[in-house]
Amino acid sequence: MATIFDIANKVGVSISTVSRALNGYSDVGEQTRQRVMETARELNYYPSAVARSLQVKRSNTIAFAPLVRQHVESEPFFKEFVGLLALSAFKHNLSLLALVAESPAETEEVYREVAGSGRVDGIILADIRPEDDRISLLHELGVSFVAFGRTSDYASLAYPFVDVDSAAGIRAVMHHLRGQGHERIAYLGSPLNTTYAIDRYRGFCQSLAEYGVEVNDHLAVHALQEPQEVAAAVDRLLRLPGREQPTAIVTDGDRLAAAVLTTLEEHGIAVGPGGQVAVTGFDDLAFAAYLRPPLTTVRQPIATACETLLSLLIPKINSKQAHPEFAAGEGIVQVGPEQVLLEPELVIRGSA
Amino acid sequence: MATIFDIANKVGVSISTVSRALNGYSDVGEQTRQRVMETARELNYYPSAVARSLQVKRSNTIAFAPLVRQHVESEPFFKEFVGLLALSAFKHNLSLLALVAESPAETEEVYREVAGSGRVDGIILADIRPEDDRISLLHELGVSFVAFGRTSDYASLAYPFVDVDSAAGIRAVMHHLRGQGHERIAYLGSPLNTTYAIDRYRGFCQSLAEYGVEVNDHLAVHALQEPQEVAAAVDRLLRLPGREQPTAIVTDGDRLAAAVLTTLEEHGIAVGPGGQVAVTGFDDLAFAAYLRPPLTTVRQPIATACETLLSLLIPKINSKQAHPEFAAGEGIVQVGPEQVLLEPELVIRGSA
DNA sequence: TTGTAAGCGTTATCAC
DNA sequence: GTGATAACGCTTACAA
Repeated sequence: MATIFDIANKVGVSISTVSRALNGYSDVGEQTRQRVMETARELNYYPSAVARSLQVKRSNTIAFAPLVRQHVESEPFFKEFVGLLALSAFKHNLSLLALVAESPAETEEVYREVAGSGRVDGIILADIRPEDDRISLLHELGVSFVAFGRTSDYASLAYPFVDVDSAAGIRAVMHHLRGQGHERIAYLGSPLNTTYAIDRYRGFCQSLAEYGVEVNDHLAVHALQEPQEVAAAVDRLLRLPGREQPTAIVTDGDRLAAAVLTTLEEHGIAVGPGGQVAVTGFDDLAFAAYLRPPLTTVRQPIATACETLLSLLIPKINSKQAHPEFAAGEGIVQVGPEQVLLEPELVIRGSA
Repeated sequence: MATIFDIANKVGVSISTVSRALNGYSDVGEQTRQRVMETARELNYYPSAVARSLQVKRSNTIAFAPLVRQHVESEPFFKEFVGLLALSAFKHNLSLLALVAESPAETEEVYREVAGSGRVDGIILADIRPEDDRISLLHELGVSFVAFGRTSDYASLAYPFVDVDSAAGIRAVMHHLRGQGHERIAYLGSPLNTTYAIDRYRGFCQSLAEYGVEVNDHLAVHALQEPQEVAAAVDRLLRLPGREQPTAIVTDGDRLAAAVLTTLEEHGIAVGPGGQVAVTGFDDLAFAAYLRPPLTTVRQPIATACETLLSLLIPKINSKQAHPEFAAGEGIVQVGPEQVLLEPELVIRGSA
């Protein structure tokens, strides 16, 4: 591989002149610049990315750091997220390091190493929990980072994040349902140990409050995980006295919604605006459009999230301190300095 | 950040001793080693990944190179692939660069640059077409690479690849169908301009030959893309004289199968082993299990593919020493490029 | 067993 | 405008 030395030799100038010519500095003779560029081309020269990194102290690599590997492997949402993030990163000339500890105990050491070795310029912290030690760890380490998601105390903790406004998503669902005349709306949710689960349920409660309806404990069930649990919950709903029975079931995830659909089908209950009960999901996973009936759900703007994360992280890397200016756009709301909420999109299909 | 100089200073030895101690060389005093390790810990030292890279000429980054960005964005299969590849890469301490040209015209330049700048140690070439210039380009550039997929002349072109044995997948489907007593089996396929489409159709023909059945032109249709085209093709099948009508429809992709299912449903035709016609897909995309009936299909072993690709690529990178002339003098054996075929898995669900 | 010194290929800081 | 030369932080001959 050719180096600037080879070019310098051939052209008959010094390496510093070559470097300046190559980097478009103004203080280099037009003649010289021409000859340097030409020779570079002839020699098939490309600057060594690593050597440049060493000098400018930038690795041009960012890390994607989910809580545990298993979440990425099992959640289609995450796999899609990583794929799109890698693509977005390349647009900005960045490589992506998937930063996952084999066990939770190793997490801290892994983060310390990646920060200490200068292997990455910044970190996209994913899979944020209501309480998440990683935030303060990263602060301590002085690494640039942006979180995808937020802790429950995000307002007091001033760290940069991008999150999908799940509460708004559920409110949109509720608005849609109310518009269809539904009054008794049930909520089936996953365990309340993730920020998004909490947030989605919050959206549900907010809507109810807005419509002046009290939360009915029979109509809100949480911590659902296995299909059987979902089936049992739906059964219970169905056994409620007629006038207490919900006409719509809002869920906090597509998988849950799919299980609900299956159970309802087994009971021979027609689903949809025209049927006996409406059902909604959240996420718009790949299968949502293929369910019967096709699922009305809320789509997470993953591509926008990736772009936004990077447009927050990159200035942060470049100016290691100042709050980067951020241009909010369509569906992008800035809730604090470097704290951004993304509007999800209601996707109306056949189930509600 | 602490460097080996800091450690050397504090311990009172030279940097080379520190380096050797840190790298576990045997020729360093036990005492010294202890003190160096201790001090490294105290100073919170982590070796600079970039500095090391410059010296050992290894970036610890590999590229993922699909044909065009659009394929990754639109194909769930690819997004999942990238996500899992990033994870696998990290297991081997590798970062991942998504290498995608904005336009086909730029491809060559982009590859040249990434190879010339030493930014990546190797490339995972994805989205291989029957004829693919990138293979010879990469050969010319002398970059280590492994293809995911193969060209049609893979036997003569000696390059390493990992591919899913699509033909075997379809043969498994056919075997299953024959076992259920199906004799007239139709094939609906996508355009034959991809290696996998060709390969899957080849599997179909092979099976037919094995069972001593001639390919019936009415029962094999290709180049299907839009749902309407699929619907039209199914309609045509359904209008065939009774004894010519297929009892099973094999497709070369889940999306196609989904469209077939939809069309059949509109015609009120029962699908499944007990119904009027059986339908199969290929890929086992996320939605396959959620179709009605759940789709019998062929699952691509994506995680295995990623692992295999890396276990092929990494030795290839390592065997290309920093001083190849020296190694060549030693008479190192040039192993032939590995070519690996992965067996896909038949997933039997309700549709066949 | 340890130290000296020469790179690796850039960019940056000076002089000239 | 241009050229020496010193970093950047590490590995690795070669000496001692």
